[in-house]
Amino acid sequence: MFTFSEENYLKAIYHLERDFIKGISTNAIAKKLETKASSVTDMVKKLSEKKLIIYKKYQGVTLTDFGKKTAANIVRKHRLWEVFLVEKLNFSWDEVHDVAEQLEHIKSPKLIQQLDSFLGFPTHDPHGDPIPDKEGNLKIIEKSLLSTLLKNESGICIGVNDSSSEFLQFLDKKGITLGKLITVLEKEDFDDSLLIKIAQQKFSISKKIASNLYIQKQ
Amino acid sequence: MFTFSEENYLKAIYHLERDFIKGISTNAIAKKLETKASSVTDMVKKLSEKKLIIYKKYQGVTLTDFGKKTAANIVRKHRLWEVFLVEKLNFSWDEVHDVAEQLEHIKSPKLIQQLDSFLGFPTHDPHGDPIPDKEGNLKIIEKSLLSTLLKNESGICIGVNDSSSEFLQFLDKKGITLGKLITVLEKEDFDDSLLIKIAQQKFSISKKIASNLYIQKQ
DNA sequence: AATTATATTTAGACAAGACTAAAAATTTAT
DNA sequence: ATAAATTTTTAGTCTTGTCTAAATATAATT
Ligand SMILES: [Mn+2]
Ligand SMILES: [Mn+2]
Ligand SMILES: [Mn+2]
Ligand SMILES: [Mn+2]
Repeated sequence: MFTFSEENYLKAIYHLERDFIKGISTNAIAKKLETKASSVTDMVKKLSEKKLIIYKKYQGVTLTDFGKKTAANIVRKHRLWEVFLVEKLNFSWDEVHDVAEQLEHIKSPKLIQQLDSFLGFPTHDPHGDPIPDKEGNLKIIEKSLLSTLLKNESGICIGVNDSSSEFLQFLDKKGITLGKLITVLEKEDFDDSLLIKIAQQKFSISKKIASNLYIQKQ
Repeated sequence: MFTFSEENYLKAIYHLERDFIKGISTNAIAKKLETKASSVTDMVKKLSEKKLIIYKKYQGVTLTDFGKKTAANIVRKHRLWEVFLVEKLNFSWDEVHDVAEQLEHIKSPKLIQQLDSFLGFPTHDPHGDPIPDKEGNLKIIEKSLLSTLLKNESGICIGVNDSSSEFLQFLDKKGITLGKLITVLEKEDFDDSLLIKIAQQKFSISKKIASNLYIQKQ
């Protein structure tokens, strides 16, 4: 078993590898965890000794298969707990992340197995992110940023790129929730804003919003 | 907010105060937490500075009102989680304690409030122990050890004194569960064993068993 | 009341995880 | 190819929580 801190580093590296392939830099990890590079160097040595990552000085780190599986399991727990909080305890999707950051460290295989079953074996969390299975595999769904859609294209809203409270609350206010159909009516060349239609409503959204929403094209 | 370790010390003192009134000794705490007396002395100074306990050298410690409320809240969380695990996730009553020891440290008032509501505002945990309310108060139920019942007296089984897995599994095996009516048919002077009747079954149990079962006399 | 035994505290050390400041390696720019 | 800028590592310190061994206080015996 690993400490909370070790688990948080693993998870950070796991997420960074999804975004930028291999050789995650010390600074990237430090930035993600809001800590100092020197602290990262220390921890990275520890994780390396435990065979969770490959680390060579000045070369960045890469998760081993063992590390990847361990990290995926933490992400699995995080996302299952997020589903629980929304589905069973009436949390809104912008309130769950911080609590899940704590719950993801609870050690009990039976707990997660039973929670998974209790929730009906969900495949995605409240933000549309896939939940890794017991082996750590996750099925990747074809998705596009709303900002890449062309005029008159449409698709289902299936996830968010930014899951900060502010952004999620903004989406709530606009009535943009997962599962809804969005159609691009106009693209404005000047500022890349979009005029969209969603559930009979028409309004325009900025490029920044559009590049934080994932769409499954129809 | 307090660290896991601080919370564990608080909880230990809280439980010890239920058993032996005031002035909890360093050694008693050390024994309960399976740690060394010198570690207790260190922590006790910290808790005292934080106004959670009253501590005078060589005099033992006593919870302040603040400390009592804080400790009761941890116990509240522990017991609510135990109910959740048994009622919703199909854990048996001998499997929940260790997981609850972890879950009790999750910090989120909303989580506990919603969990309480989700569970239907339970008043007792799976072992028959009362769940403190938000203010830390718990209603004490009149209860007697089965070993104190006289011949031909009977009552409802409402709790356990020892909640180790071994004991709980033994009770399961014998069909002794909370809510069942138990009648004392015979008391054996020689070894203080009891012949009891429970749900049409008659069998004898040792003094040790009888002094770890709480009964509500009828 | 003095002695012995027990309980408690102090002193000093250690591991984990973090930080600052300085040194070394690597990358970028000239 | 050198110099400058950036990244990464090292060295040393700090806090939390633990431990052992030694010192001191309290309690129990004779
Ligand atoms: Mn999250
Ligand atoms: Mn999520
Ligand atoms: Mn328990
Ligand atoms: Mn219990």
